[in-house]
Amino acid sequence: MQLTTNQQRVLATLQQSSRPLSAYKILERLKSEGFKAPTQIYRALGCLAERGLVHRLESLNAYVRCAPPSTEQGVRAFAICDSCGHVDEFIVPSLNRYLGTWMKQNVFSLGSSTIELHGKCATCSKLDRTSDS
Amino acid sequence: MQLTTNQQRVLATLQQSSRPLSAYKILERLKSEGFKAPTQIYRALGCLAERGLVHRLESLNAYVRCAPPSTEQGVRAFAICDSCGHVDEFIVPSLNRYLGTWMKQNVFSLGSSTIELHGKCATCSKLDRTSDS
DNA sequence: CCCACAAATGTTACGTTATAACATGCCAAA
DNA sequence: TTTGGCATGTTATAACGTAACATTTGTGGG
Ligand SMILES: [Zn+2]
Ligand SMILES: [Zn+2]
Ligand SMILES: [Zn+2]
Ligand SMILES: [Zn+2]
Repeated sequence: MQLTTNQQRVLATLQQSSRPLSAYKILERLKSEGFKAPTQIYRALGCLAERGLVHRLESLNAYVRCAPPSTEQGVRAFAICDSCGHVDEFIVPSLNRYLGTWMKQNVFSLGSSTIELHGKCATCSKLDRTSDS
Repeated sequence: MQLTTNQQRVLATLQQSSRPLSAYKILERLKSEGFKAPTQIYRALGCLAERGLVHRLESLNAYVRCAPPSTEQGVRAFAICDSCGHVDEFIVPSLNRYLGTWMKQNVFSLGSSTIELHGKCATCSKLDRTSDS
């Protein structure tokens, strides 16, 4: 199925942003295009998330455009820079294996997983070091 | 430092619960003991979390009593049963090893991490199978 | 004992995030 | 053209979280 106009606009807004946006931030940016209520944003985000085009970052209550979905199999993870907001989405193949071991020992049938790493990206770490005394 | 009365009551409430509780759920249960406003709960939760006695589950906006802190070193993870709410806290010994490829290619100085797995616990999986047609 | 100070607690108000419920408009099949 | 679906719009409210300031409590020095 094609994306609706609203979904396209929400997706474009996320695409253009260098950092995750909360639903209300997206709303602000789309007020000028006629959006008025959070429902409209949440509805679009819901559909986009179902299709894997955006992800919700639980630890930020915010949303990001999916990085070009790789063909790799594994668990999705996000590395989030707390300084600049940059998010790096990647797949952890072997974590799957490790968690697999844990799940066998503990009988747990896995649905979805949330893996969000907070820290500093390379750029921000460098800035820190150069501004050190 | 000793826990204050409020902290003890919040901790006890979490301890007695078989599933994670939101701050407002805790408040409800403690209304009878004189608690009136969310601030009181959040303050207690803040202190308890600093000491590692409770954890916040980002994907649920809820809090759990820390499982007896093991001596193991590593990153904390949670397996959450979406049916019964049971939470199993465990340690991923060396996350770095599993993030291997990504870590090598990406400089990222890790601060805190959120790992929350959703699915079904052993008990609930069994129930499913016995109630199958 | 009494004051001064700090820490904990109480109270009110507000900000942010998310959903429920119902109304309206749009398009395509019968 | 009617009708049924689904996307959209609109209003209201629920759920989660914090800021700011008042009050109490407990402790050590005078
Ligand atoms: Zn993705
Ligand atoms: Zn950065
Ligand atoms: Zn713990
Ligand atoms: Zn269960």
